[in-house]
Amino acid sequence: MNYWLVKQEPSAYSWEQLVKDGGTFWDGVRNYQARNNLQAMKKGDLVLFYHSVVGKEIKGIAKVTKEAYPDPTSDDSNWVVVDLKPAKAFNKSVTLEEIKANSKLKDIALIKQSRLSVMPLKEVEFKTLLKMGDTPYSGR
DNA sequence: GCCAACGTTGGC
DNA sequence: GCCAACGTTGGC
Repeated sequence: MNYWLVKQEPSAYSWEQLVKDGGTFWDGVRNYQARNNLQAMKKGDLVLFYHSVVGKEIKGIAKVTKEAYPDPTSDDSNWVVVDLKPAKAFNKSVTLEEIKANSKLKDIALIKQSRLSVMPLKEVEFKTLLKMGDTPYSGR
């Protein structure tokens, strides 16, 4: 089991939209490092959903339902998408401010590489964020 | 292959 | 809306 965090501006595609849709394919990644992370995702991996720019907070947990396949919105075979579905909304959104204030999260890629849109999380980071979100989740 | 110029992202 | 950080592009 691996843990990930994806960023999206809610004006482009929000957590609420994901819940409403019941799942989506995660397209639009045009950065090689983010692409590599997408390709490393396995079915069943858990993905935290972060709203950038507006809100700047983690909204909930999504689950990978289909591993990387070619991006249907691009002619360039370099790019891939994965399928995600909402798993559980956070009882309490975790803000960027709170993440920055937590010493356990000082090395999180969200802060260190603020422009990366798909990033791996360490297990301890994932668990810390769940706790901050007041959201117990067993992974199923 | 280096690096300057340029475009984009995202926090403030 | 500004601007710092960083990825990409293209000339040499």
